[in-house]
Amino acid sequence: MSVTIYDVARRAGVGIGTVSRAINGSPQIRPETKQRVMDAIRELGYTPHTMAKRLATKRIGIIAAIMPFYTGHFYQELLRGIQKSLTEFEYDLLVHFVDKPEKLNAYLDRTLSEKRCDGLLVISMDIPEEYVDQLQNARLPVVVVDRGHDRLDCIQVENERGAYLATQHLIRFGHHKIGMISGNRHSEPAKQRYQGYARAMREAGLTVKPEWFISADMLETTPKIQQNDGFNIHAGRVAMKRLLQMGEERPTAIFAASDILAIGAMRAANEAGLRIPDDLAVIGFDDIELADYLSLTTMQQPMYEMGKMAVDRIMEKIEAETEEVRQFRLTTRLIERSSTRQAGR
Amino acid sequence: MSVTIYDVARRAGVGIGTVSRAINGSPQIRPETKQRVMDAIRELGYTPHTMAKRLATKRIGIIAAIMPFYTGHFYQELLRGIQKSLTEFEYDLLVHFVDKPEKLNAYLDRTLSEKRCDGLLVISMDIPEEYVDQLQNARLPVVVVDRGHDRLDCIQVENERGAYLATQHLIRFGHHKIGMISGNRHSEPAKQRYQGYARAMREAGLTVKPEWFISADMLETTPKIQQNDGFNIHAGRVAMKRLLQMGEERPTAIFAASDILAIGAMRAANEAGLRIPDDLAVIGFDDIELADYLSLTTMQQPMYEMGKMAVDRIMEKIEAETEEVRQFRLTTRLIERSSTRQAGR
DNA sequence: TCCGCTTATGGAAGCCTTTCCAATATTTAT
DNA sequence: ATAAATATTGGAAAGGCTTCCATAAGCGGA
Repeated sequence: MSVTIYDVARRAGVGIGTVSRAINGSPQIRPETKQRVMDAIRELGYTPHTMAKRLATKRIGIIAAIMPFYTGHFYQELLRGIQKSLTEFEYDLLVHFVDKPEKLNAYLDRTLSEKRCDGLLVISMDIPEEYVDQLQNARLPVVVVDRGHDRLDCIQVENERGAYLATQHLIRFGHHKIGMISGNRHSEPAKQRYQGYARAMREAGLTVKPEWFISADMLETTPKIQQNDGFNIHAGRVAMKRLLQMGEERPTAIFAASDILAIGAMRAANEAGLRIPDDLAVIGFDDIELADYLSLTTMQQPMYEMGKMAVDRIMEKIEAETEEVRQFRLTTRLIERSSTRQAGR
Repeated sequence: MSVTIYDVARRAGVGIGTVSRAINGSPQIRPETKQRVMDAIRELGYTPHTMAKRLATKRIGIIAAIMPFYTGHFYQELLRGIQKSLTEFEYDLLVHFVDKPEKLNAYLDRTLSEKRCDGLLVISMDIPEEYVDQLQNARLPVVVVDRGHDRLDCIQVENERGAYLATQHLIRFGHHKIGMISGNRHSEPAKQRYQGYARAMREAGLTVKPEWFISADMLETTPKIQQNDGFNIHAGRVAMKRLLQMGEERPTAIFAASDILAIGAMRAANEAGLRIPDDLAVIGFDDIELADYLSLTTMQQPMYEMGKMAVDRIMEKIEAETEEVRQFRLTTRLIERSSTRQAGR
């Protein structure tokens, strides 16, 4: 039924090995012969059978990515970077979105029991300990993205440092009463950003009032507030409202652990009649599109680069078949816009 | 090196056919035999070789989706629907994001010359005429999503009708001077939504002033304004600004062809000191997350359902190997929030 | 116990490549 | 012109699974 290399070989009057060599650009073939084969291919409308090729070469040409089902610029950019690099390698991207953490396990089980990809990108998720061994035993190259890991390759942004710099930026502008709004604390980046905030405060000799820190898990547990792991606009707004209830005691500047939280916070401030940055300075984290639109100062994460790097690294692992583990950290960059400014002016 | 069914067969003391039957749940096997095979599989740590299976069965278990590189809730929800349904069928999703239309062609070429998926979802993109024949000849099941097509299966929302109803909603509230803000006019949905708007106006005996219609392609061609095919917040804002320059002649209500445009428009209105809905009523299209947050009345598109349906349909085509072409249209739903209200109150 | 029918089992053949080795053609050096 | 070295070529074997057909085992009835 379908045209195979045997048909092509017969038509071109050569052997199947020669056809294969012609197709795969082997130098071991005379140009005339190659031309003859190519003609035959065109005449017969031959297309190679991908699965047979994959069986023979043991190379699948697919990288799988597992990631949470979150909205947002962050993942969009990350995917852009991933796609870009993958296209260069002529690999395809298999994506699997996960809404509940349990589903990660199910997917890992499936990936381990059927080899359907050459490598795996685990994005913004924590791999349960028991799977780490399994992944290593299976010799499946894995790169963890947006999370740290001590036994697997990982690529992440310097969350602690970024938060530290963001907070320092506010301090430099003369703020003393600096609050922080965060998504759910259990996530790794949330923790690290808190650390950075606290360190900057400490080093500047400022007190970190516990009531100035509000994370999504401290708010109501409605679905709206909890979506995206607490990194959402509603949480930012509600958290800010709560801070504003403190009256005179309220912070004069806010470090938000993500731009979308910052935007929610800005909204609450506006609703309360406060002007930004005069009455309240706000700095975010991410640099999403809206941040630019709303003139939000923020710490930019190199998301696109992170995606590219993740792919480059996994390809390196696939090709070198190395077991070596490397941790990468990318730096953040301050994007100064008008939501922050010299205090008291 | 790796464990094959031959190893399993030997260990279990059966033939390879029996192992295959045990694995694939064939009824043609004695329970005890099956148990013995399963034990052997566990003892040896056997995992089936996916590519060999695919070669033998000619079934790949992968659906590919091509879509533009746009941000947003729309695609997020669509993907959720796709993923959900695909998981039920135990198929994987290969995604390919495209930034420039030319790249669609490159991808189609590749898809046609190597069979790497059982079916193809083309999302929010127009397939060049010459590829339509090729796709049909290759007998690759295709479903076009978010666009209409006369020779291929397609699933789309009733854009014309949705826009008609949205406009009617404004008319019902007593508005006579209704403007429209749109993304680039060349896209199919943009055209259809304009048609619906115009029809509602016509039927109500209202004049459609040409200067009340502004689309992104009529604005500056900066990257910001042109991103996402003109469906972005900047375009909405700039378009609204322009409408407001008309002074007394300006529309009192706006139908925006997407929520994000509506949000940009609302921003411009606020900046000009106008209150919504009192000074200006705004209705959007999509029902993205922010719409709820900002209390924007909108026409909701059933994006999740669209995704599910697309997969269900493509699976149907794969299984039935039918050539039959079907067009589906999903209805929109008015979500009334506070950006629209009885006029003049 | 034997026959005929049903159910279970073994394994060759087929799916379509790539790769490797032996064989042949060509070129180079002498 | 000829041996030696090099460039091409052909095709068997391998890759691991499913499937189909022939064979064997099991079972009920006579």
